[in-house]
Amino acid sequence: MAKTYDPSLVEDKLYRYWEGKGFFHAKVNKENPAFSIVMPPPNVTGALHLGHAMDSTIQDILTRFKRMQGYNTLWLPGTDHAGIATQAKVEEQLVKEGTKRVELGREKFLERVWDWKKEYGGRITQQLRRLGASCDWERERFTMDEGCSKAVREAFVHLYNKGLIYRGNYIINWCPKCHTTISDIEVDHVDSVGDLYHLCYPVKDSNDALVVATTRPETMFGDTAVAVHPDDHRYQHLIGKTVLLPLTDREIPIIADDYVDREFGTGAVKITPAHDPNDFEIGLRHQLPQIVVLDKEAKMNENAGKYQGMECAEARIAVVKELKAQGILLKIEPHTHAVGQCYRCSTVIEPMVSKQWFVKMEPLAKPAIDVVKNGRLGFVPDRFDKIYLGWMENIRDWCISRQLWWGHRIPVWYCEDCGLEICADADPSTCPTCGSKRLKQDPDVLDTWFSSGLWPFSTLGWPEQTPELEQFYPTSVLVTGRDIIFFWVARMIFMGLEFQNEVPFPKVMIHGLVLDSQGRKMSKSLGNGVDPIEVIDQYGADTLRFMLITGNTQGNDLRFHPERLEATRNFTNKIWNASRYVLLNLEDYVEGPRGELTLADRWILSRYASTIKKGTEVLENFDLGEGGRLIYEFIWNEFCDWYIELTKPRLYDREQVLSRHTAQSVLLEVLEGTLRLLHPYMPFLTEEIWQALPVPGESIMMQSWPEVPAYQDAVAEGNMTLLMDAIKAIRNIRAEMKVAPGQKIEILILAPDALQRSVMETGKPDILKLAGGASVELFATMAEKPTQAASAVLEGVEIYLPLKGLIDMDKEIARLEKEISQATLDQQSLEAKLSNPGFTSKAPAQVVAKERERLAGIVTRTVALEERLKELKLDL
RNA sequence: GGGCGAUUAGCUCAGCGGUAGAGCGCAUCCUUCACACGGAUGAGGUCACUGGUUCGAGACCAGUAUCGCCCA
Repeated sequence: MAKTYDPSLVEDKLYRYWEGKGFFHAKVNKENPAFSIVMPPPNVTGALHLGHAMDSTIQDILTRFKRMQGYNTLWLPGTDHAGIATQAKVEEQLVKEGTKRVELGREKFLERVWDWKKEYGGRITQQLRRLGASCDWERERFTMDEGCSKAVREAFVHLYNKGLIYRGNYIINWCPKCHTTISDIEVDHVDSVGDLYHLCYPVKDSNDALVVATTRPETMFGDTAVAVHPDDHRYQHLIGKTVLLPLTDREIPIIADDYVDREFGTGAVKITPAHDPNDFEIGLRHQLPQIVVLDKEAKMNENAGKYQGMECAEARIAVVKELKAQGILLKIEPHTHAVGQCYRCSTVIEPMVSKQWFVKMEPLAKPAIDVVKNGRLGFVPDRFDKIYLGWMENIRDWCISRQLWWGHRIPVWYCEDCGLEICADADPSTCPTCGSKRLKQDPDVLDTWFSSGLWPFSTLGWPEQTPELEQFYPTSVLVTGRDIIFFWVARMIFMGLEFQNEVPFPKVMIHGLVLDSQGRKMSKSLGNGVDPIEVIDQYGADTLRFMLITGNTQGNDLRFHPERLEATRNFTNKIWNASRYVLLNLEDYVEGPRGELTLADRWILSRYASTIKKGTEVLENFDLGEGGRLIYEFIWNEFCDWYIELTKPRLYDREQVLSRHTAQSVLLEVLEGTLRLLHPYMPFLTEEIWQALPVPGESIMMQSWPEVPAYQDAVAEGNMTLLMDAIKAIRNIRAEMKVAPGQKIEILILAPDALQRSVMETGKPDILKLAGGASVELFATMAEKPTQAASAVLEGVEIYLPLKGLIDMDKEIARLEKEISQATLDQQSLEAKLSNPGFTSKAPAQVVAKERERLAGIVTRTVALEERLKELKLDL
């Protein structure tokens, strides 16, 4: 075995072994309870980033944990067709070839996308393998595969027939660059400084004028009213009159609506129902006409008169110039407002009235709200319940049609003869009403999230009633980032309730984002992204996984610091070397009954049992970071720093056959069990080591989860603590007195208490070894304490190190004084606490007793320390 | 404007009613037969601020400040 662990030599080999053996595959099996997770499908266009790495690591840990616990475990992977993103990728490619999507035509274009998907779509799933993801690749799915497409059709037709999908002219978000609608949540609102223009509209048949404030003067050609607040005394007399819309010859009414904010601008706003969501609502309330003034390129259309063909911004400048010339523009003031941008391309979104398909949300949202309120579904951490509910309760109808080619085509046909609208799960060939064969399918495709909303059951075979669906739905937990709670999680919940009558998962575990070291989001434009594959190449997958898991707490963001990778890499090396030690000393090991357990044996077994117990609990509660930290501390601070060191004399002494065998046996048991406990976090390292251990079995990942053994032993833990404290105290003195490391020293221990004395007696060899003792002498009483000696005072035990000539007595006195002052401070604060009647009468008896005990301990120590100081001073 | 989160050692983060912790960094020492990607020892903190609840508050409550995110 090499002295340093090199993950690059083992990871690929082990992954191939696991996959080849079929360990990831879940068969339907009624005997074992099921545990299932569906992977949030990454975009086919995507490359693995650290966010995926974190998300997948969490899922893999849960999956491996449950698999070892004996569940029939399925982690189902897949990818999302990602409509806009993928289409854009292929369009880029076409541009390079000097052609365009429209030139190719729909059919040819789609062929090209499929080709692209076949060639590059598998990249991200290959990358997931590098991470060690134990998902069932035999069940890998794609949102556009045959089964998922069938599910989409079925779902659409069902919702359509139920009246929950409708087509209508409503205000939607139009991305002029992507050339498609996008849903409300795909719009990012970005604060930007703009101008607020005050425009003076003449009131008809009067000398009066109404000053309106607007940020978008260029849309005035679409204005169909001016609105004021009904209670605004400034404008009471104008309500019901009309104004003459400048630059046009139109006359529009002055209406009153509660929506208007009297404080904003002049308290009078122009209403453009076709280009603003709020104006749209007002327009409906007042039956205002909708005049569309922009085309699909966000250029002014024929309704804008001479401004036709101009870009919005261009038109704004021209219009403002004209208004100024006509004396209509009164003033311009700077104004900060949120501008909607496309979440994909950051182009300014144009709200626009357009004929689109929508899902009626209210009836679907209601049950999706109820399940969270009544606890059938909950988020971890639970603060996300509120975020989800807040959104779901204010949800608007969902615009699902997209003007793209890549996606699930809307299963609606129009009869070109009689105009009938046909929605069907199988492509119709004739019109059921007029018998015409001239049917034309709706050209649009569905929002990508429509198909991903069905993911938890479409991947299990729905609409067929498959055995998989029966066994694995509902899934056990969903793991995802908080950025897609609305996009995706919410949709799966109402779709699951609608189509399966059951929540898709009882728990949603939300994790934070991976940020760069300065706390910024990683992005292409900032160039601060970190490629997980490079990290894996450099440090290994286990290191990346463990770092991502232990770097923060549930639901919080994680800053990426390369130093933390090094620290974790060092931990993997520590485990490697501890195992190397065990293995090197196990060469002649044959299983057999143990001899009497030493204090150290009983202690490490007890600590081991606690670690398993806590480590299991914490995983059950999804607190993976805590689990990782727990194992880290156990392995490094207890197993390596103490237990291994304590076994060395026993292992190297081949005469004491039974003692040696016992140490071997305990080392093996603790190491083997700890590896199983750690396996979900560090699958590769644990497997590599486990394979080398003399234990039966094909793979650690198929072993059972460690049961909590009946080793918990408070007495052993207490005694061992005393022994370790004694050793630490001696080491401390040696270091402070600058005793050379090789210098063996005499150690005198005064332990009046028989139990403590016996602990020291049994610990003698350990003290000799770990504290550099030449000899250890024990005393029940000491008539005369050694002079010219340094000392340490524990609770009830005093240690003397006669270091004649080696120590500086002034320094020793100073050291004791420092200890006394510290102890005195502790003592005073405890005394104050215990003399407070409020404390003694109100605090739990157990706490009071504990504090009293502590005080007694400190007092003994202080007294002993002071005595010692007095002796030394006398001696001078 | 509304909501959420963060604020603890130089840095990154745990701790969430009962003795302030870890890793990294820092200082001193040590290459003895698991590991220098290591070992030993140590220094370093009015737990953002102001009130309150409590016998007792980084921890609970109310408010303030700064930073970040989400929604409108």
